[in-house]
Amino acid sequence: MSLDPDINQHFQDAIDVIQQHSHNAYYDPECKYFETLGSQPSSLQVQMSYHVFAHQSDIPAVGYDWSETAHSWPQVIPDVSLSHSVQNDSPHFYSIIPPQRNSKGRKKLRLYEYLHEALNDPNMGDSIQWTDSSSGTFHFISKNKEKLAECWGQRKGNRKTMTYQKMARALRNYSRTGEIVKVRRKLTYQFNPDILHRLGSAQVPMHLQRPSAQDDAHSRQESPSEQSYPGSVAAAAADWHSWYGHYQLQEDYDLAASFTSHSSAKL
DNA sequence: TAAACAGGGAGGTCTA
DNA sequence: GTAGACCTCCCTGTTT
Repeated sequence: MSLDPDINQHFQDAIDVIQQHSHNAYYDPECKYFETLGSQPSSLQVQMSYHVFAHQSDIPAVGYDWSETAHSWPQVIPDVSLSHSVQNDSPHFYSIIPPQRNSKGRKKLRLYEYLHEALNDPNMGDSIQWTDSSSGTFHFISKNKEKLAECWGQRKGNRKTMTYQKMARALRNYSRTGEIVKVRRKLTYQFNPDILHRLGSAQVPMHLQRPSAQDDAHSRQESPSEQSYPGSVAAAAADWHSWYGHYQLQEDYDLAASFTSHSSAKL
């Protein structure tokens, strides 16, 4: 059995990603670590506000057929010009600071933000874990998912105990906006790439985030349960590859900025 | 059969 | 005060 020689490198890349996440040391153990994003040091806020759009590796490598949520982003998917020829081998970094909050600011912590925090907190690893951090896929640990839900409820100051069922209900509501979608696998969900970027997961250097098409196929091969996701995964993936692959041009950036504003306005 | 999932709908809290 | 966003809560039915 021979392995792709690049696998070791990608495996190392994955470890680097995990390590980078673990360096987001703004969490306290237990539920005490939960500080609202808005209360973070300004330097951290800036860091977490930046987006890095560059290459097809930013798309979900496995999992959801995002074309199914295209209706949520009508101004993005169908109208993006794909006629550009991308000749730029050097990665282009466009920093997008989405208007996540206006001058007065929304300060309420949102569920997906909380989940992202938990995902990056090693202390919560027994409750929630990344399935594939590069694609934003994560899953709850069945044994401790209720604990995570309780922490969420406490964080929100709910009178009644939050349960996984209720938290999952809120997660399903995200399906309408496309912020988080359900993956056809038990207890598994997937962040919208844009949300993922916004939350800071895309701060990985590009050389660590560029799986080849071969790797992409490989990752799918490793996830047979997700291959059967409704719709044409291949076609959708191609669409997303096209979109992200051409997302290095200024007009695309402008379009994305417009989209980001739109999606943020919905938040 | 149990657990997980999906979705309707009423209601509460907060912000603009 | 009001509308809308974002859950929260409860419920029933379906799927795995």
